[in-house]
Amino acid sequence: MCSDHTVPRRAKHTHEELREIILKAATELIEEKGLEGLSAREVARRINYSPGTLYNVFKDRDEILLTIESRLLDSLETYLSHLPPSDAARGQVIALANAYLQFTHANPNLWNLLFEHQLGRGRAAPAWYTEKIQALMQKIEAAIAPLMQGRSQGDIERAGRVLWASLHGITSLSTANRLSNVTGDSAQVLIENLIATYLDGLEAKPSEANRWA
Amino acid sequence: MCSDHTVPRRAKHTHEELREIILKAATELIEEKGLEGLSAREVARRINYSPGTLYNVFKDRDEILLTIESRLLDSLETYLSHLPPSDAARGQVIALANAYLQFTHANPNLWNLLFEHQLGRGRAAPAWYTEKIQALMQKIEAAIAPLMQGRSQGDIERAGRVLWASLHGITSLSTANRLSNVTGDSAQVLIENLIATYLDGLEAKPSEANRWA
DNA sequence: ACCTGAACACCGTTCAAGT
DNA sequence: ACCTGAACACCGTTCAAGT
Repeated sequence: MCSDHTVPRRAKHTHEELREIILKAATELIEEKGLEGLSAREVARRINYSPGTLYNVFKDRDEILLTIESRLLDSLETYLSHLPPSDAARGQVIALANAYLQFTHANPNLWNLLFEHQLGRGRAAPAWYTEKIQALMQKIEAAIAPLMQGRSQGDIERAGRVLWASLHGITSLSTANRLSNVTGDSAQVLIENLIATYLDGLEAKPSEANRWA
Repeated sequence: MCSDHTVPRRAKHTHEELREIILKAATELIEEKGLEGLSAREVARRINYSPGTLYNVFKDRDEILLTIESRLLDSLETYLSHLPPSDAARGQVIALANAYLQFTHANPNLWNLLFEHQLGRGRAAPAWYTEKIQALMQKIEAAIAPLMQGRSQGDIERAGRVLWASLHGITSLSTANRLSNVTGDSAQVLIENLIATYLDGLEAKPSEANRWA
């Protein structure tokens, strides 16, 4: 009849420990039920603290979410940095895209967080957020650069951005289960088609921007 | 001192009128503040009815949202059906994509609804939802088909889906203001780059699936 | 110093009671 | 027949009061 949970009984924790315990519980909640399923009160229940305690450690819900997002972007960065190099330039791009797809599918709810979480109106994303995204962009640019020799840096950046956003479109429809409505093809098939065809297009019309030269 | 709003004073309405009044207020709320800003209680306040009244007309919040989404998809369908035909096949695809971008940008919050709104876990999207999406897909397929003569229906469908999902990626990052973090290029430039390059790729390697023939 | 838990201003949804 | 509004089970966040 007592209300014991499997959660460890209330105990003293350092500020740092508490911070990690909160982030862990919040992350698990998102993994289980998505962003909608996250509430400060439920996190507090799971860690056996009162709701108010969360606000001694974090300013608000946004700060908890941004911290989780930051770590998620870091672990994607790490994951993509450990890919075995491929001799074929195209193989490198495909491998990068597939790894990205793998990562997003490994935890769809957590990944969706990045795009579902809207900061309270008026608040802008912190600088490090933009920087981490740009670091990921640069991985794509680096992978396609060998295939775009003789083109301007601007062309390479634009192509990287197009590929990134397109990849995002396919993977986000897929992790949100909105792709199955629309196609029998797996996300992987669509991504490989996108990359192969887009890169074919780049090869077919090299250096369009420099035609006048 | 009296609590008059600009909203019309409480009046009798037919069931149908009430339905439209509710949908109108809910749509406006989403346009103003996004999905997060929508609440049954706020809709009730705006139309001068009690919260309970909404539940005499709609089963729940999801039903209100699905009705709005249905109408939104219909009006996109209508919008895209009234495009002036272009003689150039590529021009047709570009025009379609640009019109899609225009439509989504005309009311970003409403458009985001389609992708932010997650049905309560377990509930599946109704059949008409999938059908409306597929009708839109077929518009893209019809536009690219002339550029893919000699290819299988499967190839055309796949290409249509890839373009649709990629377009979605670019526009959704753009309407959610997540693209400005990442690129100085406008969504339109990225979309035109995507389509031009992808179609170049299709032309460069025609009929890959039929190589054995 | 740290944590609580009541308080405030909100939700979605239901349903007995009023007109 | 239609609508209300109190009720229930929730939110995020704050802060006086307790240990």
